[in-house]
Amino acid sequence: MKLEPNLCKVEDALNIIVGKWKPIILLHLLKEGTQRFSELQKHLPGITQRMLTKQLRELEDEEIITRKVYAQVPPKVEYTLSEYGQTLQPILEAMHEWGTKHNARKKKNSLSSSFE
Amino acid sequence: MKLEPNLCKVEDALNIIVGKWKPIILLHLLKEGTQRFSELQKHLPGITQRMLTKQLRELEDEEIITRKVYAQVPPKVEYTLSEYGQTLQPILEAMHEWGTKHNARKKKNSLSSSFE
DNA sequence: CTGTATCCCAGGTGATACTG
DNA sequence: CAGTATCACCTGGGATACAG
Repeated sequence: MKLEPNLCKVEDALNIIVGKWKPIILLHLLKEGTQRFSELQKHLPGITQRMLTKQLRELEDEEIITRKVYAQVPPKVEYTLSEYGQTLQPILEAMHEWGTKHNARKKKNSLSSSFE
Repeated sequence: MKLEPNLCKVEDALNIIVGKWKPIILLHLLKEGTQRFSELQKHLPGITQRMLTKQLRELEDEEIITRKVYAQVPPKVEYTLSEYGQTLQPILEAMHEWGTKHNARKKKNSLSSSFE
């Protein structure tokens, strides 16, 4: 298989899902389904409100997730992987699987070197 | 399928392949096989020497690619996807496929809106 | 609860020039 | 050919405070 000249443009598309938190957010939505803002935050140790909001907005702009606001007090907002977002499943699954294996490998490799 | 608690750590692993140029570089090495520095540069419109060097070093540090230097003048350096790097194939393929489809979709969507 | 508005810093990235 | 060195910029991302 030869590389298409449009490969360069693929990079563009990829930037959509390679924010610092995007893969994890998407992975959560994929696995857990619809999630509230606070639920996502709870499951993403270390992310700030600002960042979570920002990443979600970007994903929403790309029509990868959908945002449902309940007009009530206190507010309630749910995020769901859109139909189009579902098409990311192969990538997300592959990432998850590889990431898990990679961590296992790294742990094994570091058995002999325990510094600091 | 439930999310493992180690999902958070997967993020770490993902950072290895989500540099601005890394997916494209890896895609090239995967598809084209061994490539020289200059070949990679030629195929990556816009990347600077500095960046290419840096990205390659990082990938090398992660043992995803191997670097073979020929002791000769002029210098010749070849980069190849390592055996371990091959395990990224599923992700890379998935990314390439999705990226291509995404571009097609985007083009279609922008047919009706021609502003600016 | 679910955000938005500011401020701020570190690191990523580019341009250019130089070297083995 | 295949880098390294240096400078300078800019964006991503964090902390904090405030708001509907």
